[in-house]
Amino acid sequence: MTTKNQAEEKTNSLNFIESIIENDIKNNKNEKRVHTRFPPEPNGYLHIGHAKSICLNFGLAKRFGGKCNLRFDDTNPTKEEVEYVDSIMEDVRWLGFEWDGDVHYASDYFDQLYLWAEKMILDGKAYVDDQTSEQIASQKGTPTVPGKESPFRNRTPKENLELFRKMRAGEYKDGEKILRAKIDMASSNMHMRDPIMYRIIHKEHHRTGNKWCIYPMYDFTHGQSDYIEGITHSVCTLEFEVHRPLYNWYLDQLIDTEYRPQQIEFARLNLSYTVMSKRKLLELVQNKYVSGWDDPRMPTVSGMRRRGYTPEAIRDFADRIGVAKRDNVIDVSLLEFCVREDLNKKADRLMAVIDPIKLVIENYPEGKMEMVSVENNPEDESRGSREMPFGKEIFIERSDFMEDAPNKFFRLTIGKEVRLKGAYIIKAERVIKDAEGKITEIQCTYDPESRSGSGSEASKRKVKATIHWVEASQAVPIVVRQYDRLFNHEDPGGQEDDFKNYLNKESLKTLTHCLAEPAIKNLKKQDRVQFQRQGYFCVDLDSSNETIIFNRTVTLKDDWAKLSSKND
RNA sequence: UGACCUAUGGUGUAAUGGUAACACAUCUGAUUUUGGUUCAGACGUUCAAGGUUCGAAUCCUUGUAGGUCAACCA
Repeated sequence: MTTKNQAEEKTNSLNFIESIIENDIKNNKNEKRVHTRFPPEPNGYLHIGHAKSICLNFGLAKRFGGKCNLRFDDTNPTKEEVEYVDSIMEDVRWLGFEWDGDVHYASDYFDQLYLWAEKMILDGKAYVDDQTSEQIASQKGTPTVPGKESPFRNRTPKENLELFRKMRAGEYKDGEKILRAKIDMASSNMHMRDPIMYRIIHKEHHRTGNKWCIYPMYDFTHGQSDYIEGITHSVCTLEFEVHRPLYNWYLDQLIDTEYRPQQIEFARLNLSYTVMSKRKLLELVQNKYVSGWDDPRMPTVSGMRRRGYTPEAIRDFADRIGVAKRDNVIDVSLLEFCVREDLNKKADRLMAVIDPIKLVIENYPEGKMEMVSVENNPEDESRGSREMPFGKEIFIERSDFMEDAPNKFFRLTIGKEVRLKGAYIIKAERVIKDAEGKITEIQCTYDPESRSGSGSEASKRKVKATIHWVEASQAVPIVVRQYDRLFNHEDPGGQEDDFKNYLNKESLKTLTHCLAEPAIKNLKKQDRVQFQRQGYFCVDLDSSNETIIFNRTVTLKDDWAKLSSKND
């Protein structure tokens, strides 16, 4: 019912970009074509904000029966690397999208772009400027004060062409000359004050090698690249809004077809308790605050993948947050909700004790061992069940026992009963402590008639709680990495002081004395499971045959934790 | 003291001149061999002031608040 309504709502209510496209189709714009593109610069790893953009662009194409390109915006060889190209392609595919045709590169269009630059020179729309970047900046004015024209602004087309060709031929050093568009130094839009089209960079490019020593700027590249690829709707984030007049201006100078790509801007994603800027993420990596771009605490696609998030959950998240033009901060709990919802259906249950305490069942026969049957996923019967060994000595979670328990504590305490999931009902009789008073062992009795699924009266008895456990002799040691939010401030990047001051020092706890049931050995790297009553975990890449390492993807919702922390 | 953009519950997003709704979060309760899941319910919203209109979140005016723009970055 709910899902049906949601599905209906989805088809009926459009976001503002979908409305524009629907309207364009109605008006036969571009022969009703819809062609989008995802245009990352290969200078860093993709993060959840890019995932929003990817879902948007590929989603738009899918919804309107169009196409979506992947295009690398690689116009600056000083920042870009193949490593990033590869990781971006992997991430896009992992998220579940396939681009139309081959991968595109802005650098594929360098020849055409160069020709267009010469055309603009010939048309008197562009000129070579000999000034330093400082001089040019000083003439630029401010948003409220108009700029001054360059002394080189009125060179003849012939002279400009000659100089530009020399720039290309490598006759000048970096920064010695640049090519500028001749627009309006008094424009209220700073981007229209004779923007730079080409600069000299003597650096090998990851695709074009040493063919070029001049490289086009973003503004002189993006719209034309869209045009060349037949893009109809060029979706980007809000900070490019002021670039739109320039985007259109270049196209006006260079083409006169009816077809024209249209730039549309939307608000980028902000997530609470993390940072999203490439610069800040890079800083975390370079200064080793995290283990790398794919550290499970990072909001990067590779980090989330390693953490155990699913592409389905991320796509669902992107759907739920919507698309609009106002600044937003999405509560990270929505992302966590999407992950739990997906994993609840998919992840098999397993028992693992993170902080074990020994429990001995006094009246259980010495040396006896039996197998009990446990369902793999109560949400999905088809996942079947498995056998778990049970015996006289087991381990349970230290937090599942309390000597002086408050009323609201439903778990094990002296004189009270709990059920061991899939096995028997036990009653705590006494504890053994060490010299410091720390409990080292809990001694219990069990009700032999209460075995799960035996059908006996005793097996149907209601007890306050059911807890997880592992049999001592066959327990498998595992390592668990408990991840928490990387920052302890909702908006670490928006504060006056350094965002690193808000790093959560407890964002990673590595626990090395955990124990799991034998079935844990069947898991492969990256497999996702639910550790009963605790959370979702996945097998980390660092695992070996000797040591299985688990990353905590997300905890289960925990009303008891909420309750007990409130009483503190 | 410029141009452009934005303003709906705690957080997001709908409502396209006609009953302000959906999700997350929060809080109750029921169910439960996971204090999970599921189910039922509660809480709480149109930045302000004028105007147009039978009727305004929506249109107009004027404010206010927030954001973006002054890289040979994208």
